[in-house]
Amino acid sequence: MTIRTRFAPSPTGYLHIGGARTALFAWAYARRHGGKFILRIEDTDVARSTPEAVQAILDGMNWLGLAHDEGPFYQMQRMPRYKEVIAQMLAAGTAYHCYTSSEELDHLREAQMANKEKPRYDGRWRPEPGKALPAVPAGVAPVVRFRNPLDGVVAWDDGVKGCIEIANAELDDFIIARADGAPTYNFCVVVDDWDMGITNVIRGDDHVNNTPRQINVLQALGAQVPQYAHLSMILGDDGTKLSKRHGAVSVMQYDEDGYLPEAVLNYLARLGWSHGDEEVFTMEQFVQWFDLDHITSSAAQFNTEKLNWLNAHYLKSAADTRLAGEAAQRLARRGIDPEAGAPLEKVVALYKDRVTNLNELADALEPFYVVVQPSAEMIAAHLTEPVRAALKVLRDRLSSCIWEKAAISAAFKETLTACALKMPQVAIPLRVVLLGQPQSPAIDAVLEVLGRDEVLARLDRYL
RNA sequence: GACCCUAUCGUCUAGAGGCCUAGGACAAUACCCUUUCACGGUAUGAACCGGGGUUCGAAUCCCCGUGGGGUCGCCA
Repeated sequence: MTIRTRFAPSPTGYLHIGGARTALFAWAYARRHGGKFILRIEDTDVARSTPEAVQAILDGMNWLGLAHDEGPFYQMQRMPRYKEVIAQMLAAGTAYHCYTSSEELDHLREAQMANKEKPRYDGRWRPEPGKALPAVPAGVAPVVRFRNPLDGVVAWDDGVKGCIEIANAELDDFIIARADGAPTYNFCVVVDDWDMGITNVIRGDDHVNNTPRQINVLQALGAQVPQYAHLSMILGDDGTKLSKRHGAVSVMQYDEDGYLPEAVLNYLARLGWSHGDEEVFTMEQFVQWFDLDHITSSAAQFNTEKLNWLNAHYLKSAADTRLAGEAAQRLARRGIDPEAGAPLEKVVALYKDRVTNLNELADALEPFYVVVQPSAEMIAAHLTEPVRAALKVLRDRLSSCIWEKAAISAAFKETLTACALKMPQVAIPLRVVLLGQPQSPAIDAVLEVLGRDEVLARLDRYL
């Protein structure tokens, strides 16, 4: 049997980090076993689903490189099928009409809560042999409820959490079709997983309580029950639940913030899953190693610092050309065109092992392509008379030396000897003049990359 | 409140009864490297939630407590 997994987000918002990890694990499981990964959009909540959200999810998946083999399937396009199954269940007696209004249900819930009971439907419209049902009220459109078994337990061997057992007595007859005939989530999922031949349902922890209901429906339908695996949630950096207000940002925000997709993927893979001491690995390795046995069953706290470290790591090993392309885009957004200045790839090479993200890289690159304006205080503090004199000597030598690192370095050393100064005494003021800041990579490398004309021009502004 | 899940350094985790004086990584601290700042290297500190069992032996198994989380919709 080939493994078939699915990722089934509802398009009520962007793809956030928790959803991305769920998708990653479901994707990896299918890849690991040579199976298929299916994308399904659960858009039956018409009021909250938007096409923008669908696009945002697709964009997120695409950025991460989590390609699906089938779909995307849209539940709204499967309405006839759901209605067909509901009709079958009604005919078979595994579902029934219920005329209780929302208001009545609210009252029932309140009363149960006040009584410290678990709020649940009381089965008043559930047909039983020899039971007299209430009179059908006029003008009320009924909902359809699933006739859940009364006794026994529903048990499954969860891929992450192990054996879970829930008594049917805890479950009530949930609604599978609304008064307007629209099917509900717990029902659509079941029909879809069945029709799409899903063998392994890998989803968030918050669905554990839906699982017994879904299993019961599957069984009522005579369908094969898939294997379930429930991933525990991801907490925010501060250990509290992720919310729109903090942490639950779109994966595209990570792109915006200068993270590389492979860093995010590697980080996510390692959050809640492990392969011994492995920390840094490719997606190929991940797919090869991935298994349910090594998924942690408790919630994990997101740690931005570790993500930053991974991102810095991937930045260091990324190709200069790729990084130059990324940086150019970010510079362009700031209205900076690196075309006419120092060769971008060379500058990138100087900085890529010194930054944690692409925005920092762009920050570092910027002074190479704009007129830098160190503050008057900075100039006053660094450009003392002896330094100024030394820079003049240096300027003379630089104007005539061969323009490559070794020669530039030699010119520097000669200047130091001539002026009886130490390296930092000249290099730091020079950095301020050239780049507007006292720190930079090795000064000879910076000079080489910046180019003789530019170096002399920048120097002349202050000498 | 009921039901379900869960608990190892600050954080992510290794750990499937003896290999554990509990390992790795991020972060922290110190030192080294150095042409500044980084990078890098080396080193240090840092944890088995509590209580009972089971066993010759428990971080690992069981029970209770406590903490954390999830769910109880004509949302998904």
